[in-house]
Amino acid sequence: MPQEPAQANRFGKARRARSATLLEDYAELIADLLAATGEARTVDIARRMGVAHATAVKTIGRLKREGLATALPYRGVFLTPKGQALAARVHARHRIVVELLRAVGVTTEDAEADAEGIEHHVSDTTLAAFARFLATRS
Amino acid sequence: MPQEPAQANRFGKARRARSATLLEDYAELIADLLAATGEARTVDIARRMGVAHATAVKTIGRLKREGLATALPYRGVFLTPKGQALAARVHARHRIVVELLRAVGVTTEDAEADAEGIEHHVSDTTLAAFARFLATRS
DNA sequence: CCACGAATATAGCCTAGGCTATACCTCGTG
DNA sequence: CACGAGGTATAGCCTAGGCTATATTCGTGG
Repeated sequence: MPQEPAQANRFGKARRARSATLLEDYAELIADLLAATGEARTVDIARRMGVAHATAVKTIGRLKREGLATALPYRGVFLTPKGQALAARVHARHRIVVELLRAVGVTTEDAEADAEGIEHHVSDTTLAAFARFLATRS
Repeated sequence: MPQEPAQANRFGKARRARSATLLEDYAELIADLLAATGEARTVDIARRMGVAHATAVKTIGRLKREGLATALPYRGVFLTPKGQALAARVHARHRIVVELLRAVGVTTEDAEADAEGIEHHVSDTTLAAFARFLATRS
């Protein structure tokens, strides 16, 4: 009965998505702040994420280690090309997930709230299906 | 501009959902094993979750602390009424999420895989919207 | 009936991601 | 132009959730 490995793989995939979640959220938020105000300060990141400054600093450190961001001490945070690409991908995915939720009858408010968690678990193929669904009903 | 607190709240909500994820998955899996074989052994739980035995033991300890499960040493794991209720809720939600994904054109395989991560972030109101959508198109 | 293999549990380590408290820079203003 | 407020960083603690290695218990075949 080789059904157990399949289930284990699904859980493993969900675990991996979970561990990428924070980096994706930070990358998108930093891109957002850079676009809106020209700079991404740790204090703003922390407030928008709803965490303490120190937590934001730590996570930004992880972004740097992963090659997604750069930061000079006391000089704000910036995204590497890799980080920018990630942010763009995440942003596009977020919009599609919100649109899909709205298309099936979820209110805008709930769609925005739930998409924040859902989006990280939407695979490329599922995202493509969402896009097709939205295209055929507009 | 009180838009930042709203965003922080959304991230906080996603964080809370993330921390409940494992307990939900374990509760559902234990209910599944109990229904299928009459017992839930840690070795089976570990294999189906794709983790080491020790990790399963630790998580089962957390389930017990949270009042979701009981276990006598060397005697398998059982769900409390609270744990059973959680498992039932999670199971129902999982089915609806999979059905919705399939309804918008996701393959069964992808739907099952992605639902494993998505379901934990679907709020009650969003789930109700999913159910309504499925009802009106069958 | 006991010994050994399988199942279970414990110990101890690691990273991620929270927190508070404290220290350190920067910059605008008096 | 110095200084204090506020932004930034560090230190150290905690829990969750992984792991491996080791110890313990159970149950069955000789």
